[in-house]
Amino acid sequence: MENILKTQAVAKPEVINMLKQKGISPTQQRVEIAQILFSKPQHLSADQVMGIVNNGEQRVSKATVYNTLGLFANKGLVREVIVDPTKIFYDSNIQSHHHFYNVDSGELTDIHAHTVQLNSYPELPEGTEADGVDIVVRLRNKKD
Amino acid sequence: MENILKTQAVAKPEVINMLKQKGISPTQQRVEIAQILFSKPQHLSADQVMGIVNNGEQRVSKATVYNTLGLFANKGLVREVIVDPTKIFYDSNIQSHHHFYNVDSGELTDIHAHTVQLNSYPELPEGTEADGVDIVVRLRNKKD
DNA sequence: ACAGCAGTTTAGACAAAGTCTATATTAATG
DNA sequence: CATTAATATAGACTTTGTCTAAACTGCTGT
Ligand SMILES: [Mn+2]
Ligand SMILES: [Mn+2]
Ligand SMILES: [Zn+2]
Ligand SMILES: [Zn+2]
Repeated sequence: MENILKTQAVAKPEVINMLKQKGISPTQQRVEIAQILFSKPQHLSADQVMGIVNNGEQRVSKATVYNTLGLFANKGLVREVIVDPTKIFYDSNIQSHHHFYNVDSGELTDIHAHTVQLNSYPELPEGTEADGVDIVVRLRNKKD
Repeated sequence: MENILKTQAVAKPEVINMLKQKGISPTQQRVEIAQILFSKPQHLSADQVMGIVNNGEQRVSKATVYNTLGLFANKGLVREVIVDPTKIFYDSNIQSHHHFYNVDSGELTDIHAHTVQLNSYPELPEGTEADGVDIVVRLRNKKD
């Protein structure tokens, strides 16, 4: 569990509203986690969220962190980003956008949606519908 | 370890050449695994490769399967596809192409490179170079 | 107030993918 | 054939995540 400083949290009533809007009852733990996530656009692993939330006094169990992140992802409050084979990143920005992934550093950064444009679109297999398009530009550090 | 039927393997001398071409010494185990991988364009997990290779008489250890797939990926013989948070898929097709990922079934299928076109390209962060672009269209089964 | 109840949280056991280490085996070299 | 370098192996270990059964929380109706 990484030890990351808790940054400027977002106002409690605001996140409570966000949760209610999505039909999620705003429990202590969910609000805590939402305040961390939505303090800014960012990409956090479950482990990182765990580290931040348990930095202060309030303890939240591992199961609850995973449950909550899963719930938020399901309800569309956060977006799961799959680029690192060892863990999921939860993206607090649900606006359509894409990612750079630096395979050397593990760093994940945003590509604004308008920066990239798909100009043709593949035909979907029978009986399926698109759930989203993920574009990842893998980066390596230039070594010279 | 899944139990998958060993399909038509590719000729041994052919894969031995492929390995040599990339500076890989063609050991028994590596050749076995290469024959499975390159029998056709496909996406296999380490576990699946393990299941196929150990279906017959010849036993190959878990460590060797993982070492070999990692080596092949490093040398550019196969391509790692990261779409499922629980495992890596090894793609025996290294031609530039993209993927559909059915989140309901876990099925991974190809999108031919020409079917999709990026018409603008983001500026890379300082000190980095692009290693590749992965486009994944997530699919769900239409339920109606 | 308070019993009852659904929803939530929790500790800790468990599972799956993958890595690591120390040893054994194999292959190449002189 | 003897020596050495490269590989392969078993199995312990790590990490991320899931599951289960028990405890807790906060309402609801009386
Ligand atoms: Mn993994
Ligand atoms: Mn995982
Ligand atoms: Zn993002
Ligand atoms: Zn493919």
